[in-house]
Amino acid sequence: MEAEFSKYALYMKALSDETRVRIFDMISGGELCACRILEEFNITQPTLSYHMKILCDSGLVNGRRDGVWMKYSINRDSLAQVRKFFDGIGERIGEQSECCKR
Amino acid sequence: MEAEFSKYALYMKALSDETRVRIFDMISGGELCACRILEEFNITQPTLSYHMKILCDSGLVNGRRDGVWMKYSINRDSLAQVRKFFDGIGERIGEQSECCKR
DNA sequence: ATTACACATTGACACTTATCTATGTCCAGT
DNA sequence: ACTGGACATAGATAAGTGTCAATGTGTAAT
Repeated sequence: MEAEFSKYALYMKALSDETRVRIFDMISGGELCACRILEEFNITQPTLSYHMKILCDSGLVNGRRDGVWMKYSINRDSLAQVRKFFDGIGERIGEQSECCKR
Repeated sequence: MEAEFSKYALYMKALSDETRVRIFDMISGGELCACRILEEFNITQPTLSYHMKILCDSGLVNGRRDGVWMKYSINRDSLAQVRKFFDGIGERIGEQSECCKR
């Protein structure tokens, strides 16, 4: 149960930018290519490339070449880790009795 | 169901630093005062104060004065929002058939 | 081979962040 | 009123971030 806080911090840092949160949410609907994502934002192609690199480097997002295109999707394992972290927090505070709050 | 991505980004930014992730995890075990938190880290008191401000401003953490001390605890509502966000992501990718992955 | 397209990399930039030391503020005892 | 302790604020600084224009790279078609 050794918690890997630096990894969690890296995941959170990847999602600490609104553009990247939106991208993450977008691709949760299914694999998307960069050009498709780019249409949704008022940013240049290099800026998108920069954001996708951060998301992929964190491990939260998978990228694969498909011919000329790059297709991106959510990494299930990393997502599971993030959810587990927050679930753990939730369970611990759930154990504390509400009545003691003031 | 209007998604508030900027709020999520703010939450994630608050947890984008390893020190703050650790603090967040610490106080999930129950309300703690700043001096108690400070003992766990090799940082100065002003630096901790800075981190606590970021956590509180984000909404993820509650702070209250208790005499001379500041007591910190997890904000249940904000945590619930974060968990809901990731749950939503998880549900959406869960709908996609695994067999189509390659 | 040449071209066209999709994406990555580079260099520059303004802005933000994490950290410290020094100092200020506020509360609780004495 | 004075003092000590707990926390906040200010100022400085080195490092990191998000953005762009310009350029590079790799793939698929002609």
